Amino acid sequence: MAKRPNPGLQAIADRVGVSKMTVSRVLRGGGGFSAETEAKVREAADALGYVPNRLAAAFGRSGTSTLVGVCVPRLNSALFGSVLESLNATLARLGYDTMIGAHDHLPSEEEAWIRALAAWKPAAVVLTSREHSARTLSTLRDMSVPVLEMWDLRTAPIDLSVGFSHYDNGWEMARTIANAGRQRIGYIGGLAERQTMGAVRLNGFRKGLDEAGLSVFAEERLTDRPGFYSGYYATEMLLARAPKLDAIYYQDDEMAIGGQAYLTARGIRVPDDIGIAGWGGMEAASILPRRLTTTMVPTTRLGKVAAEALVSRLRDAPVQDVTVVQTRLVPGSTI
Amino acid sequence: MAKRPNPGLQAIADRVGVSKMTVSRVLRGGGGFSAETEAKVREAADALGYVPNRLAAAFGRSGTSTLVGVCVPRLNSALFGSVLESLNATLARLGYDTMIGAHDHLPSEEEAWIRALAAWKPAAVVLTSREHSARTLSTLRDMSVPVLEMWDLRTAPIDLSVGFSHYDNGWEMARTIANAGRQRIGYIGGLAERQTMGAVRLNGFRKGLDEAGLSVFAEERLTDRPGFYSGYYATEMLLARAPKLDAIYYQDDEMAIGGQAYLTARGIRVPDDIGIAGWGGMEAASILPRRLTTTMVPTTRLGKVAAEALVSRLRDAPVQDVTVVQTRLVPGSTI
DNA sequence: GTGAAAGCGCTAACAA
DNA sequence: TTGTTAGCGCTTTCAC
Repeated sequence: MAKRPNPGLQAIADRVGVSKMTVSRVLRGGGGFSAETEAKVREAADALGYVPNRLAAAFGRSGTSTLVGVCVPRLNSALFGSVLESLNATLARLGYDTMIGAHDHLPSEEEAWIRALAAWKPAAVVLTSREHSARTLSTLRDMSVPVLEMWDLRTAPIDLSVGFSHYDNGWEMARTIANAGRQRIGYIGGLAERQTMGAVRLNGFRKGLDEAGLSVFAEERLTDRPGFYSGYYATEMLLARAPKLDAIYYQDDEMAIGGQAYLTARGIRVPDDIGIAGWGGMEAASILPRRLTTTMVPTTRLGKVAAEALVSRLRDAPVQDVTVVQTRLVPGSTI
Repeated sequence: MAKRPNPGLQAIADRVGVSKMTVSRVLRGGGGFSAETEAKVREAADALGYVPNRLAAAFGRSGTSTLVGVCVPRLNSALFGSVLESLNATLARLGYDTMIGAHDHLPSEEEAWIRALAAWKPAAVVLTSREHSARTLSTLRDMSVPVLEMWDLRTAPIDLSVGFSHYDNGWEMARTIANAGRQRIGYIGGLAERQTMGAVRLNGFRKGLDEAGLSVFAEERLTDRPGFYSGYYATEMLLARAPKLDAIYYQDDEMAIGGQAYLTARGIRVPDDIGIAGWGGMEAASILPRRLTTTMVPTTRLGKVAAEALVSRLRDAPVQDVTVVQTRLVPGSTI
């Protein structure tokens, strides 16, 4: 078959005997052509192995781009991985392509990424960070495309927001732990020097304890990343300083699982001697001897809802500016 | 400040009093301009807040694109997440942008993704699948850009290959388990109906056992995905059928950790009553009571090496077609 | 229902 | 060292 490597609209037009404008209309499915023409064009496109050139389309007149930029803290995170998986799958199903970035909880990284992204004139942007730099905001303004802030809920989003309140998550867990009669309560978290949502949950947690007449008795905030092993040794360090703790709230389930492993190794019983609670509802917790007290985060739904909201906005369909995706505190039996 | 939202080369050229061609040359840093001109152009670009239009650049003449397409099995995988994190970070540092896709071990998904990608005329493509469909291969040919196959090592890659031999990983673990004197050896894996690398490791494993005069005594190959909990219940199911097993090789560490949890819950001692081995070298294993016998996969290095190899190829620098990234069998103490 | 013409911002090729 | 010209493939606008 003597086909050129990259047949364009013109190639199809020539074959069918119409103008490339007609071919363009058919292929985008707007209307304004006869059924007969459509059939012939589609057949020719198939036969020629036509691949649309999105570069040209997006370049010519912006607004026709199907490119969405998504920036998450890290690409190797259990929770964000799920969100991204679902977000990307949904966007792909709806005809959009995803360009990614990672900011590692550093506003400066997000800023650098978004400037690189802007060069591609994307149709929309999805962000997950706690704070944006002034320059990030100004670049976003200049881009003038839909922006979706995900993960933490914004009451006054740049444009759209899908998520839940991390503050409330922390508050709610504080009440649960306090109601269980725990008195000397510790906190363990990681990445203390970055702008993480864990810190927001801690604020809510403090507030919740405060309302119950309690406070965080001791805390271990590592500069290391949250993870299984950091949960393990942070528990060791915290208990060395504050042996009489009767509960620990962890930044996430991985840390809590690591903590559980330490406690088990030391013969400290959960929840008899000490209660533990995590956050995230991660799969790893499914194998603990007792069901972990934690907050389930519906990562898959979050990604899907975010993608759908964004696409609705792109198609000028009605959308809520702020969409809450409910988390659920699972009582478990470790508190 | 009365600046247009999107100043182009012409805006800079006007401000400096040169032609936009000169501006283009300066900004791409090739050479062919005076130091004085360069300074003025850079200053003007800064002042105007110039954002290059990569769409236009890539569109005009392909070959100037900085877009790299990367397709992994899933975006929410501990191992691939790390690879992607490192790959993306390295590409970003070298000035490339990443468009992602997920194929979920389905050649048809990879095919659909690559056709969508082709529309963006990327500079290069990174693949991680075990098999490509005929149409995927033909699309790749038409794209005529560098292709890097990652994860599993290809002896005859389409273009470049970076990775290690999953087959050898399985073989090596078989020898280790056999040498430890284990006789009745089981295997547990997931996603049995998909084209995963786990199946390749199993083939190597069988071969290794065979060479030691052994074979897989019993196996549990789930249709479910590998994970902590599937490892837990697969172990239960397998031992119900074959109670006398004295070792189990798991598709990955998460399954092995789940298995360990089941064994602990049943009072079955590791490695006294039964030995276990995993694969991947995942962080979660760090909290097990004994160091897990497993194969460490250097995910971060893999991503970095892959990105660098690809960029070398893009810059017409010399590169090896096939680069081995060594895995390491960690004996541990669970076998 | 269909076509012709203009132009998006950039870069390769060639000219000065 | 710098400038001019042409054109990438598509979509919008306007005409028929």
